[in-house]
Amino acid sequence: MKKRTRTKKQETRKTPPPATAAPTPTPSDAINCASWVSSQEAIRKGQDRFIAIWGEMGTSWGIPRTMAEVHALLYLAGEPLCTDDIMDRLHISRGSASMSVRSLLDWGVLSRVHKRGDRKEYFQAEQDVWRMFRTILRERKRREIDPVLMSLYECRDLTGPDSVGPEADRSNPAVHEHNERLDRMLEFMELVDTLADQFISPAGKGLRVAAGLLGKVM
Amino acid sequence: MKKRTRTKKQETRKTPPPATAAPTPTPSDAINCASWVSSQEAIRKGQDRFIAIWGEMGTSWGIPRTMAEVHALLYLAGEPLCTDDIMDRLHISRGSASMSVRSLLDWGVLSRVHKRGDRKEYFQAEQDVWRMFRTILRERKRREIDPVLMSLYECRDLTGPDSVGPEADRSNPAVHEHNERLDRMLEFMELVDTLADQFISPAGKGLRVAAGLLGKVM
DNA sequence: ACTGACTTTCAAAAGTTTCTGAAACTTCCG
DNA sequence: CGGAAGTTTCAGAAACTTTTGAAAGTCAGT
Repeated sequence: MKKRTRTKKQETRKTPPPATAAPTPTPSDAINCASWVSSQEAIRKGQDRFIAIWGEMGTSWGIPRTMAEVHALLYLAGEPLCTDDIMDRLHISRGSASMSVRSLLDWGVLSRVHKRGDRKEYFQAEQDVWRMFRTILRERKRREIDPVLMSLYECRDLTGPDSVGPEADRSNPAVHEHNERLDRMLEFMELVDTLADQFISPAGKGLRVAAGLLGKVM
Repeated sequence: MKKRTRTKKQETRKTPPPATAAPTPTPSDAINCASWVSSQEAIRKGQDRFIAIWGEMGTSWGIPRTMAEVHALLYLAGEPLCTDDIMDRLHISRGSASMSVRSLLDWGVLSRVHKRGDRKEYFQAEQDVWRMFRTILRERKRREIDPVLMSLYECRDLTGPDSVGPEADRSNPAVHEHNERLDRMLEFMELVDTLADQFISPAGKGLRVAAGLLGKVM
């Protein structure tokens, strides 16, 4: 569930910082100039590292690496970036950038931004970490937990009274045990589902619950 | 994150129920015999369905399909099965069965069982659903959350006072903002980490917490 | 220390996912 | 309308993961 040996040169950047919120230098004195430059380099390194970590984490949770990397980049950038910025910074193709951005929009963690006098589309990542994870959880539940629950109900019906007769569960121990096992699993999954709803619910309910839990312990 | 068009014949079984806890028939009367047979068929179908669902769910959470299928089979079987049982039932090779079983043992959701007078090894799945998911969560945390946390700390250091000078965070807004973003993420991940510990903790603490949460709402 | 029953390993094959580059498509503006 | 600027799509390529089958390894009993 891990491993990867990227042959791409992820470290050998060739372009100077392209779009990452160049803060007005304000070099009050000449001495600070050098330290300012090295700070920018440090930020760049920090960003690269974070992007790599995020991509790695994505893959281990079933998210395409590049998609996660794009997300990390936009989160760190803070400001909206366009497709070309993303391509240049991450060294990926236009198609790849486009697809990743589209997926992230579908997940709801990115928003489109238009700048006046510029026909390009810009993309901005959700900056509120809590809201971001709520969104992710909501999507994951919708796409992966809910369908499983539906399937499990169908599965349960296959050995339910309607399929196998109303007596079977009582008279055939194997049927009974099978149904028991399904029910135990179903019960758990339903609880997870309900819990997820709690965390998803807007207006910080999940937040408060979690904080409360944390408080009780520490 | 979905899709798959298995070309394997997942439905066309050729062998009769090999090892799935054949319950003593006890055909009190001849009339029940037919319904007993059809019940067995229903169980078989139900198992196949569940196994398929579980495999699908596994892949979407980054677990190899076959590994999840083996797990599902053993959970449903209830009793210990040997490698050959698994191979026959799932139509997979010996190597594949062996590797899946080993992984599941590593995850801690399976235990080895020896039957006297039989040199084969048998494998039994955890039957307590709560304990099973606690084990899974513990492993996932160990393998995927904790390393990410460590990496994030390192990442944070790249733009910390030691790397970029004690003044930078104050004097360079870009550095400050970058560190803020990292800290917000780190704070969230730490909370998740602590929460996970709660659910992992033995003796049903996670259980009670979850049940409590659920109770408050329903 | 040999045998037979069983398990693990491993290199190659099969299968799946992700990325790329280029073509097709949209949209806006003169 | 024509075309420049930008975005999406898609077939093929590359990368990665999983499965297989067979060989190598292990081990209890003799």
